[in-house]
Amino acid sequence: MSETTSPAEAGGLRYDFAAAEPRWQAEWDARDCFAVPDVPPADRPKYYVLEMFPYPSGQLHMGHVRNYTLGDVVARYKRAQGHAVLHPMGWDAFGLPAENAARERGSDPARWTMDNIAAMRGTLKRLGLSLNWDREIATCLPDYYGQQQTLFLDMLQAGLVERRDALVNWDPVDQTVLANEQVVDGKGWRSGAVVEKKRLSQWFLRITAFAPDLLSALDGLESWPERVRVMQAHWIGRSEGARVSFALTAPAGGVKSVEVYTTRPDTLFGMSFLAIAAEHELAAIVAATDPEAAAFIAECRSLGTSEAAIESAEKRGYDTGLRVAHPFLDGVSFPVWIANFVLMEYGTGAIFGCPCGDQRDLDFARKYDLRVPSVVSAEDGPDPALRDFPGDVAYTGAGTLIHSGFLDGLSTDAGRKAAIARLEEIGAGRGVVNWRLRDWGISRQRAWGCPIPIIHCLSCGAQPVPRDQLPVRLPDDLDFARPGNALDHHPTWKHVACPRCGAAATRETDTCDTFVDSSWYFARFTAPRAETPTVRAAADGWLPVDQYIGGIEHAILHLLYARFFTRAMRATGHLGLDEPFARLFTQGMVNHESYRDADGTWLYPDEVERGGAGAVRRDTGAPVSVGRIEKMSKSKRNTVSPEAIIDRFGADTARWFVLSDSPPDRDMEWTEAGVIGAARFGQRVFRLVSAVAETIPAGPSADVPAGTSADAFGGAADTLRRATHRAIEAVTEAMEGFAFNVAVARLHELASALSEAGQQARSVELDWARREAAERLCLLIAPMMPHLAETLGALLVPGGALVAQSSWPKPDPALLAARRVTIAVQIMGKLRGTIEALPDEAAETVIAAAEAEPNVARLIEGKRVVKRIHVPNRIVNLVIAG
RNA sequence: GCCCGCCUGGCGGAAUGGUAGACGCAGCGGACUUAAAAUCCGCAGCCCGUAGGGCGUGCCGGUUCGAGUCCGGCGGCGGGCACCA
Repeated sequence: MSETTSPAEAGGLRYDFAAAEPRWQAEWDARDCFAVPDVPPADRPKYYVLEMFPYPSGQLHMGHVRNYTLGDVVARYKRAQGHAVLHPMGWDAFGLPAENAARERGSDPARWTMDNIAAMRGTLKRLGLSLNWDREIATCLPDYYGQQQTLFLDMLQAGLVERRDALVNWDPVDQTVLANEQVVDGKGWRSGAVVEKKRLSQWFLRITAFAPDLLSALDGLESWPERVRVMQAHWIGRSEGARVSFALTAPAGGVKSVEVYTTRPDTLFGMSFLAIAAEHELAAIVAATDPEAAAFIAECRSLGTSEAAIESAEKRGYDTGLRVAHPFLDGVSFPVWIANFVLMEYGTGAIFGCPCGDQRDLDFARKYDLRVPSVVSAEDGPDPALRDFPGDVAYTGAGTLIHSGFLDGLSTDAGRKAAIARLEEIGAGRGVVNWRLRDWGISRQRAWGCPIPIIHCLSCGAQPVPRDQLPVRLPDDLDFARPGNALDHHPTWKHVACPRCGAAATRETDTCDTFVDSSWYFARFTAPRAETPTVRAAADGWLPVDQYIGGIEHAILHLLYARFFTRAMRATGHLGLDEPFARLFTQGMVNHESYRDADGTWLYPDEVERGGAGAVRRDTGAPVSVGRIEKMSKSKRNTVSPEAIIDRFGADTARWFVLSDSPPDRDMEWTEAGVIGAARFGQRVFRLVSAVAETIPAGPSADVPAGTSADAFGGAADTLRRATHRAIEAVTEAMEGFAFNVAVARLHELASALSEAGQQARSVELDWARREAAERLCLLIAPMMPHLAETLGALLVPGGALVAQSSWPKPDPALLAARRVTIAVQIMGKLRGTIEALPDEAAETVIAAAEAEPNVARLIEGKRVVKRIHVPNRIVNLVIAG
């Protein structure tokens, strides 16, 4: 022993994670532990676990660590349970950041992306995730997006793709279309230019064709979080109502009537006006001869669609002077307004205003002093005697119809049906179902995306690229120095011959929304190198994804698009099922305290020394104010780098910590103390198990030695065995329930039990029990701390099987019950004492013992016990009279 | 405004209608050490106290022998959606 032996080493072995972790990762690789064939093996049940694949920003963050650790625990657990586990990883690799980087520092987007992927792949590998790396895909590679182009053409052929004009947010400086969330206060988020509404020809995927099914199938997704299903249902937004045609009293520009959509045909007698959207065709007709109307329409358009604009915009309108006849009232007509709160995109772009039953209509009517007939009477509604509705709060509830002609006296529900029946009878309207969901516009004026495989010919129109010319590859010499779409102004790329007539034509230069890329990657993973989008045997074998894990932020769009794609791929023969994700788990965020300097500068956690009471700067000792605990973000600098944590503590510690304490679906707080606690536990397990490996020779493992029954053990050995088997049961149950924080707690308990047993006098039985406990502990922690588990497994049974290839332990039922049980004794439901009993002891015996318990006996002395409740092994409750 | 979720010690949290607070973090006490670190052991909801008792899972009420758990109402916090007719 040298004199430089560290105190830690002198005090016992110390687990060297930095050496062990890469070694086991290499070993798993060498033995191909996590590979599975394209078609799942028939001898085992399949299990497909998938985490949402990351965007290759360049750095893995703690949210990823949490997400992928959760998935890996499931993957390793299911593998140990005997499943063939598909657990792949890939990259959502198209998107704007690569173009921005190209603009800002002249990098090539492909190069930038692939470098980022390499860096992040490195971190993922350091985490020891049990991934099928040979199935890795990146959506920016032609292997992937070429197959996506095939899907696009198949959908086009199947009538699921359409080209049509649509209004988009146009940034005149960047010369690009912006998504709604990229428009801030009516201005482009990058350029700051005022965003214009522009009509462009766009490609649409007909998601609305599946709207009824996407809605009704939500009911079958029982293993999805309720709130995700609710959000999707609302997004799809089915409503029942009527289309009603209002005849103009005098035709305008050839238009004779205006059609509206309403969910309240029962309130037709409460009509006060008709309002159309600024983009409505009738508005354009009016504007042609009325400059004031034209000015109003222009004003509406300039308001934009940003949320801020909508929120602050008050209801405004312009009276066109036109009038429409009421369908039920002869000779009665109402004015036609252009109103800024009527949306062209929903329904028919026109409404009939019934101010008493709709807050927006009421606001509008009050502003312009229009009549407000009262047509619904209810207990909490307005006075039924009034013909004009009072106040500024509309009554939107159910009730009885009044002042409504043939509908008088009907309930609002019955009135709806009666009104529709009459409308249909007189040919003025019909009952319809309307949807809030709109078709999915996928065209993006960006170069770094999947090219849409279309060629535009002046004489033949939009032509699909012939299949044998796929993939339509992106050029590798894109120039991002100019604003606008680099694909569009590439010197040669778009110039091709029309596949039909051979004349000079141009390629579609729009690329797909990146949500398209992530809508089918889960299917591609089942046969990632195939020359077709999917291989049915592989897809049919592995799908659906048994467990999908990711952030709640994708509750609507990504998950809805993936559900749509699955149906569209079924319709085109690429898949054989409707629902891609059998179970969905949405994990919480990783939060951290934020810190600010005296002058308000945000500080990184590394720069701060955290004391009990407050915090100071590490370098200067100056006080630091501790801010809110919030989501890790670069701007607040409250981030912790996974690489740095793995360097300091190892992957197992990082994994263990993100699983401890907080349930996976809730937000967790990352703390230094928490990581250190996790590291300490790893070391503790290492000490405990290596002590067993050193002092107790290998031998018994799976079964109790011949001729020995569970009852052969007594004293400390029995206590430990029962603790071991109860832990197996409890950890298994926690794993099944996604309660990894509870699994962690049960493993702490098992470690404590093993530690306690190590302090008892040795015996053959106790040695045996300790070895059993150590071996089981090693298997039980393996999904969470796989490297440590392998290290311990090798110590316990040198030359034995890899823990990654070992089976999940099963508890011995005979050892699940305690030797003695503690039974609570209550009087009138209040705890008054406890007694010890044998498990499942007869009720009379237990009750007698309960009544004999000194404190209980004292309290029931002289009282009459009228009822005795006995819950076996748990409780006795005595009900006394008086 | 509408919809959804949550509310338990100093903190994260645990608990098939059956001893509320498992397990961990922080804290306190002790052992080991010249000392510290590491490690190990113990204490710990609040209040009064010797025994023992009272109060406690946001608040009010109900069902039950028994409620954190089930039901009704109220409050607070968080999230989603939002001129969707």
